[in-house]
Amino acid sequence: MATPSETQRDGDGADETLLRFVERFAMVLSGFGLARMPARVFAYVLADDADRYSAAELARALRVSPAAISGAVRTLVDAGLLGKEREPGARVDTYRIDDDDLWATIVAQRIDMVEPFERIAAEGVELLGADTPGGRRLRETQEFYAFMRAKFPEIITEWQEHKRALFGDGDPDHPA
Amino acid sequence: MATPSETQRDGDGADETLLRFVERFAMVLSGFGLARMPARVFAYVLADDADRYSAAELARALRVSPAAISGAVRTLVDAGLLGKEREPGARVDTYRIDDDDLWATIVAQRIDMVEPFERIAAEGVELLGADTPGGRRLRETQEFYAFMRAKFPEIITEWQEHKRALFGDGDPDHPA
DNA sequence: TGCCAGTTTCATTATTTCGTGAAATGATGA
DNA sequence: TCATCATTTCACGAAATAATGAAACTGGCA
Repeated sequence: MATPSETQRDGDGADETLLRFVERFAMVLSGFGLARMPARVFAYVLADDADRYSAAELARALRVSPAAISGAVRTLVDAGLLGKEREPGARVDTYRIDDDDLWATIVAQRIDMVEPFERIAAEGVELLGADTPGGRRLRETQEFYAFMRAKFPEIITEWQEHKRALFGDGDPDHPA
Repeated sequence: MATPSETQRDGDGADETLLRFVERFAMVLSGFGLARMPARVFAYVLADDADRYSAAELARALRVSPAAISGAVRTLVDAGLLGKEREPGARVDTYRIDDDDLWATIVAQRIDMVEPFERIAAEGVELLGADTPGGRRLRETQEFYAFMRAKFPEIITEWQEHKRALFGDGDPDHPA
């Protein structure tokens, strides 16, 4: 268990075992629509212990080019998965996970992704007429997505309750 | 409204307007992880009025090669989105949407897609230890996906109830 | 003003994905 | 058995995507 590599940090990258894990996690995440490099960065920031990273640190740790990090962190910040901050007095920006309600945030974002479905389905109903077989199928599709959109906030609330029940009311990072 | 193209069918493809709609619908669907060609086929079968299509008909209607259809319909059949049938006495297989509970089926399939997340997160907790910041974040991740997985069947049930309330108890394709 | 570390942009390269044509396969009916 | 038509498989070319190196740019400091 206590192989040297297990604690090896800095130098030319993070712990080998961790990196392997990050790669596989990123693979799973990319199945959910997140691009490869952002997925890596997200997985790493989620799994590694520090809670702030500069772009240069991420590049070193993941052994990828600073250029790749540049694009990836922008994607993640735009998506709201990563926060960009400047430590008082520091010369560089740092990135961190907006920890408190990570998954609630992610679900909340999915809400907006449902809208295009609703819109295109509605358009189809109009195009085809509500009295055609195709129109009826699209009507059902439209209703389904409307239903899902309405359901999301409820799911978020329930998750938050569930989380409190599991981890307690305090800071989830420091359970009693 | 009553342009000639609106009823033009057969020949070298389906109605132009419909095809454009199908393309855009497919675009939206592909944002949800469905590959391009399967998305096109699915969108077309959903929107067009006939309820059975041979592979050759799909190829002609969508103006793509039979080879492309071959791959696409297999994907869709494997995914449970399309049923493959043989009309009694016919010489070819036909494909149709398994209409009754289309969206319930799709949601049900998403359940299995959640499992890899749970698994990789659990693995991460074990790797990092539950007492590290990273381990705690992954623990929350794991719990979130477990929660979602448990939630799905409930969502499906509620959708089915909602649908009944909207369209009545009868055949949704032929509401009273 | 000029330098330095860090970051971003851009063009290029490598990889992957997508869809086609053509040949192989399979099934039907003469 | 052979001929015909639909479907599937496979290898190829085109297009999209991912990641890099190198150059340009930024803010802070001497």
